[in-house]
Formats: sequence, C-alpha cells, structure tokens
Amino acid sequence: MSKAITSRAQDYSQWYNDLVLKAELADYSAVRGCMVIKPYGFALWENMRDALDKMFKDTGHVNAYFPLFVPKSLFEVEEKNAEGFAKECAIVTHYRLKADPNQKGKLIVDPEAKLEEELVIRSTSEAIIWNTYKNWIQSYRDLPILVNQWANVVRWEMRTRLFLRTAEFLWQEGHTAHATRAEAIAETERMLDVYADFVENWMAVPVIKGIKTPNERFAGAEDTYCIEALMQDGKALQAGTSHFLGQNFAKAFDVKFSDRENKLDYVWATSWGVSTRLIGALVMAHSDDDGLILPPRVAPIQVVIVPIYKGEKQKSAIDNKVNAIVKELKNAGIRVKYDDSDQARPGWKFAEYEMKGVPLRMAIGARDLEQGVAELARRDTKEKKSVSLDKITAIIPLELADIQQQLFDRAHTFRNAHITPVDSWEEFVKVLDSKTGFVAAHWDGTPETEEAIKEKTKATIRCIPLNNPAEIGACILTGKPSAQRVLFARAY
RNA sequence: CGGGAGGUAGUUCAGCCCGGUAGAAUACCUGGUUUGGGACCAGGGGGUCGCAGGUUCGAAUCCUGUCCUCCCGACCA
Repeated sequence: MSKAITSRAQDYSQWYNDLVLKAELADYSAVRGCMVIKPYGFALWENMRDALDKMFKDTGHVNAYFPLFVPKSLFEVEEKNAEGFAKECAIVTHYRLKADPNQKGKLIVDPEAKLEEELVIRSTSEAIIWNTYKNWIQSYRDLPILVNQWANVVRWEMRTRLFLRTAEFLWQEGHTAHATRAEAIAETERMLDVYADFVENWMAVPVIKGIKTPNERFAGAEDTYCIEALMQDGKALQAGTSHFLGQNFAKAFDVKFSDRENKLDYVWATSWGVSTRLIGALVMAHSDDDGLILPPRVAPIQVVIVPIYKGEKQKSAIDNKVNAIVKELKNAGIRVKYDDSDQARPGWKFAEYEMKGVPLRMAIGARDLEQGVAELARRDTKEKKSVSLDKITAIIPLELADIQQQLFDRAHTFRNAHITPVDSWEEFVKVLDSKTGFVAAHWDGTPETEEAIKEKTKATIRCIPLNNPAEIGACILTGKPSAQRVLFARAY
C-alpha cells in the first residue's frame, strides 16, 4: 500500500479512482467494464442493502427473484423500453462450447448449439416481470402487487468507471401493480421518499427530489421521479429513480384485471431502483485527500481501537481494559474492531483506517491506562480528544451520531451554496464553468431547447424539483416564456 | 466506438529509441531491536516483461494481432 492518493485539487477523477482502489472497495477485473467488489466494499453495500431492504419491507413490499435471461421476443414487447435499451444489451446466442478441432486445449462456440431464440441479459426486468404478472393478476383482489428483487443487471457501457458506470452492477428493482392511477402515482412518490430518506439519513447525502424531463425520462415510463445529489466537484449524480409506468407495460403485456363492478381494465404500474452507484455517490460526497470518510450508519467498521504498547505486559493490561469496552460496545450494537495485530505499528494503522474511512478511532497506551483515559479521533474533522475510560462507551454512540449529523450538514451546506439562480445566458455558462453545481434557470419547456443547451454546455436538466414554486420568466436560451425554474448541472 | 497514454516483482516505476544473462524503491520472508502518526539493522525469496504470433543466432526492446486499464470525445433510459 503506497502512502498517498492523488489530491482532489490535482485531479478529481484520479483521486476517485485511487480512493476506491486504496480503500479496497473494489478492483478492476479481467472482464472489460466489470469490477470486483472487494470484501470491504461489499460490507458497505450489505449495510446499505440491509437498511433499504428493511425500509421496503416496512412499506409492505416482499422480495422475489426473476430470471437473468429475457427472451428477445419478450424484451421487445414494450417498444419504447426495448428501443431505449437496445444499444446496450448483451445477448446470449449459443448454449454450448466444444473443443477446437484446430487448436488443442482451446474451445470454440459450437455452431450446432445456436439458440432458437436469442436471450437478452436483463438490463432491467420489466419485460420478464410483466409477462409473469399477467399470470398473477385476474381481479382487483390480486392487487396491489408490491414486489422487489435484488439482482445484477448488465448494460454494455462504452466508457466505464468504478461503481459509477460498469457493464454489470448490483441493484434492487421494485415492480408494483395497482388498480388505479392514483394509487400507482402514490406508490411512485412513496418510494421516492423512501430513497430520499435512506440517502439523506443513512448516507448523509442531501438530495433534491424532482421529476425528469421527457428527454431524461425512463423509456416506457409516463413520469420518472428522481433524487439528485451533488458531488464535491460540483457535478450532479442521479442517486435513485422511481417511475410511474402508467398502463404502458400492462397494455404491452395484456395485463388486465376485473374491478369491483366486474369491468376489465389495464393494471397501473411502477418501478423503482437504486444501485451500487450509490457507493460512488457516498465516496464523492464526503471523502478527502486522506481517503474515504464514511457515515457511521453505513460504515462496516464504526470504531477501531488501536493499542499502543511496549512489551507483552503493557499489551495484556491494555487487552484487559479494551476487551471489556469492546464487549460493551458490541452489546450496544456498535460495529467495533480491536486491531491488536502486531504486524503493523500504530502510525501505520492510523493511516490505514483513515484511508478506509472508519468514523472513530480510539487509541490507548500505557500512559492513558495510568490516567484512565483514551484518545478518541474523529475521521471527519481529524479532531482528537482525551476521554475518560469510565465514560467512553457512553460517549462513543454520541460521537457517532454527531459525525453522522455533521457529515450531512456539511454536504447540505455545500449543496445549498451550489444552487445558483441565473437569468442570462452569459451567467449560465459562467456559473457552470467556474462555480459549478446546480443552476436554477428558466427553460421554455421544449426538448429541442434542452438538447441545444446540452450541446453547448454539456449541462442537462437534472430535474424539475417537486413543489417547485411557480415563477414567470424567460428561457435562458430562447427567451421564450417559462413558468418555473428548473435545475441544470453537468452530471455523472 | 474514434483519438491519446499505459501494461515489466504484491505495488509504484526505470530499462525499450540503439536487440546480447531483468533492475530500483517499497511490500513480503527470517532474526534482532522497536511501538503515542505509515520504525530500524542484517540476511533472504520473488518477474516465461499483459497475451498470441512473426523477424532474428538471440526479443522486455523491432513488426503484426489481440486483451485489460486510464484520459479526452461520441454514447449513457
């Protein structure tokens, strides 16, 4: 492990890559565009997944699992959705290899084993799920269906980045079916709230809830709701989406139900998802030039304890005291690690756990023991203080809660300071280039203008915020009338 | 997918132009001294130079192909 990562000021992209690798969140693999999530990174994902999963269950959802493969004929049933994804689909065409007659020890695709129908590897599961729901739904009594699945999906991206965009990634996708339009919209909004709640309160990343413009909308949806977060370099990142699918999929897959009056109608649908991309958001929202900074609620290790000693005698005295503290903290539900390995010296451990973003470090040596204290160091502020051993197990949960809150506050202050209202094109370009962040500007509401702005500035409309105040103005580009400001930004 | 850069010890890199027994730092192993911010001394092990072909008496080095990564662009519901 080398001693430093590229600084953010020097090269933000390189900083991010260095950090993900050196904090051991992930590794590159032999497969183009696919990464290995390492145990530490996966532990982080498990914490996020478990918290989300509980929130889904608490809102009445159940988990299920659908196939990885989607027959091409099913995939293409909902045309808009199929077209939207067509360019990035991986396809299975054969089901067997055989020994290469010309090269010993090599295998070739067996031309005899061509599939009658190609299988598309899911880029999302609407098709296979709605094909299944058709069989599950006859009457309003079968509704709503509130199913979620944790799965991998494949989107053949041309340009990839660890966690932010990879060819294969892990996510959850919720797919619900409802009897009424209003109920489906309520579900779409409810799950957006769940996402916002999770990202803000667990990941300590503030988000803006909004609706996508038609250009940015999920193919096959009537409305796409999103939560948008802001990274430290001033670029926006879509952290989650919730789609109101209307009756598009029900009509495409012919999913009808009888209502109370025995009238047949198409089912109303939603789908919603967040992915391992959230880990990228987490890294870029909080971390610094010394490494990762993790919010306590999702950190794999919340407290690390490092002993400082000379000789076995001191070590066992420290062990004695620390073991009791560890036990007490574990009983309080705190994820604590006592790193008493003699393989590395304290200074090395300090740097290592800072790189890995452990929120709190407790260092304890013979001198501390004599005085009945230990040193507590916060990862977020680098602040150190001496704490009485009698009080330390009471103080640690309070410190963790404070770190969680301060990380959010810091990100929130930064985010709010980077929402800039502008009223002229010159200002618009200037803010995007220098200050960065979200730019609140008037837009004439046409896809053409949105596209033109994107071509000129690389900024896209991230969302139209929910509860956006009405305000009469003139479009930043065309000068045509506009009824509200929308949020532009350059985005990941 | 287009342009550029790169792949040599676990890691970071030198060597390549101009072909001739594969190097450094760090990490690792052994022993000892150490331990309050990435310790020190001594000794030691480790690389078919991304992979596959070709040229050559001889290839890390030259040529061709291919795979993976990074940067810029196109693309990204």
